[in-house]
Amino acid sequence: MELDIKAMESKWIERWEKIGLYSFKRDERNLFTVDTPPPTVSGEMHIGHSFSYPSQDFTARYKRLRGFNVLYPWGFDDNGLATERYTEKKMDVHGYEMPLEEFRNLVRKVSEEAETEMLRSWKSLGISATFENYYRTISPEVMALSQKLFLSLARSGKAFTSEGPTMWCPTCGTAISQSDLKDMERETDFVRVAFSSGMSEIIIATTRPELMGACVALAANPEDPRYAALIGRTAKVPLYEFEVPIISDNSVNPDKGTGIEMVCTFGDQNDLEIWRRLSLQTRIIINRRGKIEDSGLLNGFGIKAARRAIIEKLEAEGFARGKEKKNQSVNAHERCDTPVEILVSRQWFIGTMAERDSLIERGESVRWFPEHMHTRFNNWVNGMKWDWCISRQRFYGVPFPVWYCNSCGKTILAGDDELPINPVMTTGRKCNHCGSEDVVPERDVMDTWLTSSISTAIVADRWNLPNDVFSVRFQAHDIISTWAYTSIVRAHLNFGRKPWEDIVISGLVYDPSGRKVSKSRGNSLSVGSILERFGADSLRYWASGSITGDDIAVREQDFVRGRRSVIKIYNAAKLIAIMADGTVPEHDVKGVKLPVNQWILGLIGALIPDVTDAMDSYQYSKARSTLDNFFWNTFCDNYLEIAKAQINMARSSGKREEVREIVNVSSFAMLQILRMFSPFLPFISEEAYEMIPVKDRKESLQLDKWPDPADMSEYSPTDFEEFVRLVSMIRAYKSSLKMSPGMPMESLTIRTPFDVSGFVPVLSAMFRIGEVKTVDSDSIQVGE
RNA sequence: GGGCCCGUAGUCUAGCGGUAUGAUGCCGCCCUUACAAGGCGGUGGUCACCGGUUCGAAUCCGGUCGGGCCCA
Repeated sequence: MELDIKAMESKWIERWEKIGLYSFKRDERNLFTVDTPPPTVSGEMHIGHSFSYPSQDFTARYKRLRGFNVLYPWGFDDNGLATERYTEKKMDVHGYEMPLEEFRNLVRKVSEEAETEMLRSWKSLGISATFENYYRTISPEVMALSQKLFLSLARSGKAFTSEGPTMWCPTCGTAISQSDLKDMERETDFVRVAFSSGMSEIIIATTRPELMGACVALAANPEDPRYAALIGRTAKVPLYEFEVPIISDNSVNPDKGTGIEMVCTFGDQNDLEIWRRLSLQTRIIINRRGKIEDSGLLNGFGIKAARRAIIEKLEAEGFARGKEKKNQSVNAHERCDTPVEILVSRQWFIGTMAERDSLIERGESVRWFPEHMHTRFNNWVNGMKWDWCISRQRFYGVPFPVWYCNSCGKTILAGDDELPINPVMTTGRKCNHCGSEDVVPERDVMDTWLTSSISTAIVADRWNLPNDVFSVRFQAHDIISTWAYTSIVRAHLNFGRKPWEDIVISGLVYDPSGRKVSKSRGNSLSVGSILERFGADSLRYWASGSITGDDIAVREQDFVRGRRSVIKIYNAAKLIAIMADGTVPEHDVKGVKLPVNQWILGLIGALIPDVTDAMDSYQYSKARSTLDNFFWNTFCDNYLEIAKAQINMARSSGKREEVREIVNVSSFAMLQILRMFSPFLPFISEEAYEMIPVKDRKESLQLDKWPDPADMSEYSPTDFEEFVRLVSMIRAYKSSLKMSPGMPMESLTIRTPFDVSGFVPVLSAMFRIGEVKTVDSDSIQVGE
């Protein structure tokens, strides 16, 4: 009988559906709660998913076998820019060309269809999440909860509006937060420009000459003797002709450029800091669309065009003093790669800067796997420069449940009982401070992380469970500064606790040449084709091969090894079924007599704690390889070979007790192995579980339990190991004679330091040796 | 510029004080009554480099070089 991996896998997905693997029975006792990233609805499953989701599933399935009531929730993040873009592309429309409500409905419909398809993919990987009753971040319930938890922060003053400099993406036309940034290397002109102060010329070097119209000061280091005399005087900005003060500030590096720099509102973070420290003037010349508004030279220019234009102008008018190419890294919006600007606007914030120390403390109270990822979190928090800006000037997202009163100027917060609410759609709202009807709704929507960050609360709410600390969060290391960080912020500010006991950080997937796999690079393997050729278990085998936190390269050889394991398990189960010959043993392994059985039970008893410990500390690679090596090298190569020969002998000589013991122990041992394999290779484990004889078989191995070493505690490692070595040597010896192990041979002489006379019949049956001669010797030798 | 991680056979990987684990690849043999999608055997490594500690270092310490990630 051939093994049809594909058919076998789809059979088990259906059966799991039937036994309720994908549903969750609400029961607060013995809960194990998993916090997992809801995938964004932006197309299909990619290789990165097929790496990270199985890792979570290993723990979910393991904990179920350990007897936990596992809540492994499922959700889709269908609220936000990614889904918006996906819908626009798929339906060939533009959000801004349609009435808002109509577009929102369309997005809702398109994402719903995509979700059905995506669920199928996740199931085909063998993921055992609670797919029944999954949540959607765009649903009214999630929106209401998100608004409710926001309001609670707003009422206590932890969320607030503030008018001031914020990071802004001119392409997306919205404020963004520090978490949305990425670094980008670029080459720019470092231009030298001559300012004048009285009769003297001051040369500054800048990468952003287009901001000269926004210049509010020139700054030099107070220790710098070259400029000491100028401090306190003013300088005239070329072309613009206005005067700015010359000031001193410690942050200016005398070795950079000419040692004196132009402070603009706002060229970069450093400008902002000097501006704050010295309370300088504000002169903003870039608008929200990234166009210059200086009502003069560059009016209407885009930023890049303005830069080129002003350099030409400076050269033409004689203010340029040369330029050089310079590599610099700039902050860009990670969604669109546009360099960010710092503009002044009114935004909603969560006050994270004041909470720095407490956030570090919350981070300390979580167990990080691997530990060094904790350092990354600390680095992030320590490097924080901004409060968390949570408002976005976009149209598809969770609305702020907020209005503003034009009469008294106060902010009006919605009541918890009216949520979810979209203030733009409400009419007749009155100010609850002064009663005025002259109120305007907030049009901004929330940063998607504001909703993602309360994932545990969403899940607790959906399943009507106490909103408690979750057992474990799984995520990749690229979103430590976003998801892990914002989740800790919310757990701290909203609930005064940590979000989870453990956080397990996975790596990213790379192609064989070490580049990050992505659609745009075209180096992504199709998950569908891997499933087609190797099956889900093989893919999971690959996913279990990396160390927690380490990145992994996609290489076909790992799928090859996985498929071999699947087939090996299938064949081992088949042999055990053949040996049992229809009988069903008790699986009570007390008082076993045959040395080979005592030996294997002792080894399995020692194996179980090793695998268990590795599973408990999320060391999947270690757990799986320990088990895998044992299964191939010890169980299949030696135990089954010896047991097979012995059972055949016992049968032909009518030793029924021995036959029964071998059936009993071989199937019992296999059962323990399958239980431990099942978190990794659930499909073939199930299949094999069905094949081997098991008394009181459950409907599914998933309903079974994790092995208990106490069942075989009476057995310890035995000197049978020596005999096993001898078996290996005979196999090698026959191979060296170009004989297969089963090919008959007349005679063989065995030299050993121990007595093997009891095993002579087994050896002669295993290797078809006519006459086995034994000789005492200091070492083991096999030959003529 | 700062922080973190990593450099072990062609490729990937274990070990983390006693000169190396396993996979894969390659070569050879064997169609065997669970498994040729298999078995057995072989090939292949100055454990990045330089110093130090130690009786002894892939393993600990310092430095150099190279790669990756995060943050300036």
